[in-house]
Amino acid sequence: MAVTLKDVAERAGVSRSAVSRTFTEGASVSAKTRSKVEKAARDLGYSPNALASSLTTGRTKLIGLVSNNFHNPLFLEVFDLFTRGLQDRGLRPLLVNLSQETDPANSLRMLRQYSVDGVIVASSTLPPSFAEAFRDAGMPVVHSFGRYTTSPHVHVVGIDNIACGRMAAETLVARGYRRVAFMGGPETATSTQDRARGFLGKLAEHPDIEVSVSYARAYSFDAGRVEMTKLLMQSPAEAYFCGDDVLSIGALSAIAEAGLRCPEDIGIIGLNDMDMARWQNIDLTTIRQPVAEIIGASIDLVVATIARPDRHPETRLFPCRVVERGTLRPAR
Amino acid sequence: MAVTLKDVAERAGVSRSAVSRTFTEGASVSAKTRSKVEKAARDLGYSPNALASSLTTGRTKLIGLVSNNFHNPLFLEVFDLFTRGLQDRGLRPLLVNLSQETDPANSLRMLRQYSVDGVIVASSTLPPSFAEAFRDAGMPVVHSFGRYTTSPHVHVVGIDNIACGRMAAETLVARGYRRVAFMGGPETATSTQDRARGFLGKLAEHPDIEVSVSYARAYSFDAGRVEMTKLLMQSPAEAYFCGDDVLSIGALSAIAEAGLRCPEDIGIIGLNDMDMARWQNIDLTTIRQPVAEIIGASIDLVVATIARPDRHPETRLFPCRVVERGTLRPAR
DNA sequence: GGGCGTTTTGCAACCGGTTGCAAAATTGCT
DNA sequence: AGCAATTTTGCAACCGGTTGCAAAACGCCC
Repeated sequence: MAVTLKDVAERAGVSRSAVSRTFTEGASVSAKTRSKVEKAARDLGYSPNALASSLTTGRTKLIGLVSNNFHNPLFLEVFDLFTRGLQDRGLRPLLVNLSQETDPANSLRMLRQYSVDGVIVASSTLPPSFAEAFRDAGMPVVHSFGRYTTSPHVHVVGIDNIACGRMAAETLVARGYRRVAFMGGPETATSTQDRARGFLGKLAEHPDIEVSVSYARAYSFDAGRVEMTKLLMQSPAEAYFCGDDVLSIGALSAIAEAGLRCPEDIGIIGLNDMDMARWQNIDLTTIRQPVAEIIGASIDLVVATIARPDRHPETRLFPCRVVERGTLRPAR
Repeated sequence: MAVTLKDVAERAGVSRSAVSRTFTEGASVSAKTRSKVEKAARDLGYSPNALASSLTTGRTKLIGLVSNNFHNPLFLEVFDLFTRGLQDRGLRPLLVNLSQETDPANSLRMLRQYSVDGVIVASSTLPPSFAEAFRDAGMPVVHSFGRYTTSPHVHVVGIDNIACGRMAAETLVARGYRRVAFMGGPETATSTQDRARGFLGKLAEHPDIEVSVSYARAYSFDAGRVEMTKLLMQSPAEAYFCGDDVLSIGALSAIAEAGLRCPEDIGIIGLNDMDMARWQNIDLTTIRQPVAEIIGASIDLVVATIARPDRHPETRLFPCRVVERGTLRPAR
C-alpha cells in the first residue's frame, strides 16, 4: 500500500540505511547517493513514516494540547495561535478536550500511549496539580494561563492575576467610583481566586470605598447575565470588575435589559480583551491579556524542556494593561 | 525509561506474545495468564505504545482534523464537538490549522507521515478539490460543512446552502419586505456562492421584489460592518440576508452606529445560529445549522469509511430551520 | 601506483509492539 | 487411563524506520 524505505532503496539501488540517512538531518551521505535517493523518493511519492522513526529516536514531534475551555471565545484565538505556533516548529498538536473532567489520569494515559514529546495544559481554571501529574509521569509540561506559584513544580506561563485584580481596583478608584464590586467566575477557578485577592487587597488601602464580591457559576455569558440580574435586584455597586470578558458581556446584557445604561449608570471592566471586546456594539473596557506572547513563550518553554528535561521549573508572567473603551466613565 | 511489553512479560513470567494478547481485544488468553499479566502491568504502570502497535496493525486511531476557520466563533463549538465525539470513540484528533493556505500538499504530506486513519476537513470555504486530494492519496476523508455535489468524489456532510438561500428569501418575502439584499461572505467561498444562488433563484419567482447583492471581504465582524456601512451610504434595502452570523453582527453594529434601528428600519437574517446569536443583546434572527448532527454524521462516516475504504462517496445534508428572534419584523 | 586518513556505505541489531504457525497444555469423552 | 479436539502458548518473523560498527570507497599526497 504505502511506499516504504525499502521500496525507495530498491529503486535507487542503495541500502535502506542510505535512504534513511538522506532523510535525517546531518547524517553522512554523499551528494551522489543523496540525489539518487531523492529522485527515487520523488518518483515513488515517498514520505517517511514519522511514527516508525519515533520508535528508535524516541521523538514523535507530537505535543499534547490539553484544555477544558471549549466555550470561551478567547480560546478560539488560543487554539489558532497554538496550532500555528506548533506547526511552525514542525510539531503537531494532539488535542485533548477535558470537558468537565478534572482528573488527569485519562489524559495522561492516552498521551503516554501516543508518546507525545511534551504537553501543554491550556486552562485558567485547572488547579496546578493537574499539570503536575504530567510532570510526575516524566513528561515535559507547561501550564499556560495557569496559576503563579513561588515554588512551581511545573512551568507556568501566564499573567499575574493578583496584579490584574489590583490593576482593576486602581482603575475603578481612579475613575472615582466609591461603591465597587468583583463579580468572579466560579469560586473554584484559580484565576478567579487570585483576581479577587488582588482586587480586595488593593481596595483594603481605601477604607472609604465600599466593596462587595459575588461569583457567577461559570465563565459564560449566561452565568454573567444571571448573576448581574440578581445583583441589580439588590442595591448594585457603581462599577464591577468582572472575572472575564464573556462574563462582562453577560453583565452588560443584564444591565441593558434592566433599562440601565453603561457606563452612565453602572461601569464594567472585564479581563482578557478577547477579539469580541473591541466590537463596536460591545466596546468593552477591559484588561488585556497578551495571549500571543503567552502562547509563544509556552511553546518556547516546552521545546526547551524537551531538549533538557531536567530544566528547572520556571514561571513566566506577562504584564497586562487596561484597554480603554466605553464601559467605564472617564477618569476625573 | 518507559515500561515496555518485555518488562511486563518478564515480571509476569510469560512470553511477550501473552502480554500483547491480553491487551488486544478478542485474542486467545487463558484467565490465569491474563490476570498474571494484568497484575504485572498494574505494578509497573504499563500502558501499551499505540504508535508501535500501529506499525503492525496499520491503525493509529489518529484522525486528521483540518480546518481554516479559526476565527469564526461557530468553530469553537465545532472543535468542541469534534474532539469530544472522536474521543468518545477512542479516536484522537490531530489538528491541522490551514490559516490562509489553500494547497492540500503540505497537510497531505504531514498527515501521511503520521499515518492518520482518516481525515475530516471542516470548512465551508474550501473547494471540493481540497478534500479530494486526500481521497486521491487513498485516505478515508469526509468534508464537513462542505459543498454538495450531485456526483461527489468524496463524502460530504453539511447543509444544503442553496435551500438555505431559498429559505431566507421566503422568510423575507413572508415578512413583507419588498426591497431585499444578500450580503455574502467572500465571493470565492463555495458556501456564499450557493447561498446567493438559492436566494436569487427564489426571488426570481417574485419579480415585484427588488433584489441586490454584495460581498464582504471575509466572514468576519469587521468585514460585515464595513460592508454594511458602505451599503448604508447608498440606498439600503429593507432587509438583508447575511452570509453568516458573525457577518450579521458586524452589520448590526453598523446599523446601530448609523442611528438606525433593527428591525424597525432594517431587517437582518443570519445563518448558522452560533451560540452568540441567542445572546440577548444580539438576539439575531437566523437560520440554524444543525452543527451537532453534522459533526456526529461526519464522524460516523469517517469511521465507516475506515472500515470499508471502497465505500461509495455519499452526501448527507441536514435540514436547517429559521430561528425567530428580534432582527426581522414579524410576519404580517 | 602505493599508503594514509577521511567519508561513505551496508550489515545487522534494535525500537515496541503483533501475529501465523506449530508445539504444548487443557478439556471432554469413552 | 487413553485419545482426539480444542485452547493456550511461545517462537520467530515482521511492521518501517535508525544507528553503531566495521568494511569499502574515496581523496590526497608523495
